[in-house]
Amino acid sequence: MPELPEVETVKETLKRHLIGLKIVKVITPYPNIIKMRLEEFKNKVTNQKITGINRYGKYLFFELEDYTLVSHLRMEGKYFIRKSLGEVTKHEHVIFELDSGDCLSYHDVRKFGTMELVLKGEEKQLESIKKLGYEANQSKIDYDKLYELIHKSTRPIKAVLLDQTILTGLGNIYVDETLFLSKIHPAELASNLSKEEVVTILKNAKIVLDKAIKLGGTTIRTYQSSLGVDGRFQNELKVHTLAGKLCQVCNDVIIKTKVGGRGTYFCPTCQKRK
DNA sequence: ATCTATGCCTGGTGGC
DNA sequence: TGCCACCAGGCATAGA
Repeated sequence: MPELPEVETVKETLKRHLIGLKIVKVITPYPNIIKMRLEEFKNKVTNQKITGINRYGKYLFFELEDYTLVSHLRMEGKYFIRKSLGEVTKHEHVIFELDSGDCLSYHDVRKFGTMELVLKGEEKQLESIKKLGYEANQSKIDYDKLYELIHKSTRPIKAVLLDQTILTGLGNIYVDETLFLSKIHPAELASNLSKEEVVTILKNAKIVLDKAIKLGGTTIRTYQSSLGVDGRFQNELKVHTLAGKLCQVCNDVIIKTKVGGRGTYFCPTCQKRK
């Protein structure tokens, strides 16, 4: 599941291949990925040059000459670059043919991903983008403001950290890792946390994300490697996916539970509830 | 404000 | 081996 580090990696990889290329044709074997009128999407995108690629939280922005293509990979979305438009495989849903002859192909087993198009510069007016909170890896973190936001919540801290309107970029993997490093129980109510603890969590979130970006993200639950999604952070995981294994810090057994409806891994000794 | 349920989806898993 | 119910989960939306 691509979270901020995976999307960042994809962005950097795509940039190296796509900047300056023009989209000459769009093929949509499964058009439901596109969240607007299909013909309009195709007409507007065709003949547009890719001028840049940006990211905010888990969203990718393909900058075109007149529009911005907003893409979210959700659970299993991946981009591939193919050398030519050959046979379309099972999970390829949107294919952009480029003037170089290469094709940018969007692949998504679960079909949860989304694409939409807005006029250039208007992406921040999309409801989904407008409401996003601070990026969890940004260098200047307003601890006072975030503490205020987090502390007033009566939800489990894990649910708060997954809430993209408060902090954006963290998903299930990195929240589990962040809380482990912070020695905080995922089900602890956010309102029970001291300012010091919240600051620790925020600092650890950044540490985890920065390290994951450096390693090219985490590859789990993916069935094949893809462009930019073949990271090495899975070797650094301390709790996520490690139920039954021993905690590296205290040797207790890591357990899996559910918090806020999500599969959650933690160490019951290192991460005690208050 | 927050919770739960539902929908979007398919592949993997466990039970028989 | 095959069939099937069930689960994973980011996000939107609806209703409690």
